[in-house]
Amino acid sequence: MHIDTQNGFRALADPTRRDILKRLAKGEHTIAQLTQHFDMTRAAVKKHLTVLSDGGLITTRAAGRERFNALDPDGFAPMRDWISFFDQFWDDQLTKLKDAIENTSQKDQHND
Amino acid sequence: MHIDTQNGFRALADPTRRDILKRLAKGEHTIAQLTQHFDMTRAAVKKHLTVLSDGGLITTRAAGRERFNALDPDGFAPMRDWISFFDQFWDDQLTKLKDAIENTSQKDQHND
DNA sequence: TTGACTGGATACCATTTGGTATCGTAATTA
DNA sequence: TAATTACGATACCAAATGGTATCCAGTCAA
Repeated sequence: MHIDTQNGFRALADPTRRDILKRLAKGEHTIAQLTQHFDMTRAAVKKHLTVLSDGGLITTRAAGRERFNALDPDGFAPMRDWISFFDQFWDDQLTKLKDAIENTSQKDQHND
Repeated sequence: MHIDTQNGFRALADPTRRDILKRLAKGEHTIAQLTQHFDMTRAAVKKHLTVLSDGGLITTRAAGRERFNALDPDGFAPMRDWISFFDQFWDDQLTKLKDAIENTSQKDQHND
């Protein structure tokens, strides 16, 4: 299972791609527009966009000779869900901590 | 910013490492125990554990000649938070869809 | 219809990555 | 003490990755 998360996690593993996603969060961008913000060629940016597309994190809309890249918010769900699985262990830690505190001091202080 | 998520996202990008995390979710494991479940050498598993440790996702406890590897649930928070930033766009999509539906049919149906 | 501007495709390169094989070291046990 | 077990470290290899340079195909404007 979770084969479908592979391309997604791979897409998120590169800082340039995460930066691209943050920029697309502000609205659609063409490759040329994105390339302005990075110290690399258009071809390199294009490769990153392909990886992001494979991960299901972006979509592309063609208009004339331009191609607008946009976020695909649904694409984040598999990774978010995968990570959320581990929240229960964080909760367990919290519970343990809470138990430890309650066992050391009987006084129940309600400060924030 | 978000330099601290780099090692974490990198750690999650490999299916073997995600599998290791799932197994550690069931409890501590030594390298030898983990290696039994994978078709690779102990050295390869060790490398994965190093990457996971760099990502802050696991901790190691030494006991005699054994070293028990365990989840570090806190380590998932940076990635979970980073991804959660994009939840707002998923909500926006829902809002747009909701608006579109309400504009096309005046009748307000309250089915679930 | 030229030209100029958008972007895709590919060949190529250096580095990183996932893996093995091998050796060394500390801890257990016969 | 000697052999075994559990692990770390390192050198090495093939493949994937991030990047460039280059060429090619549409599309728009003069």
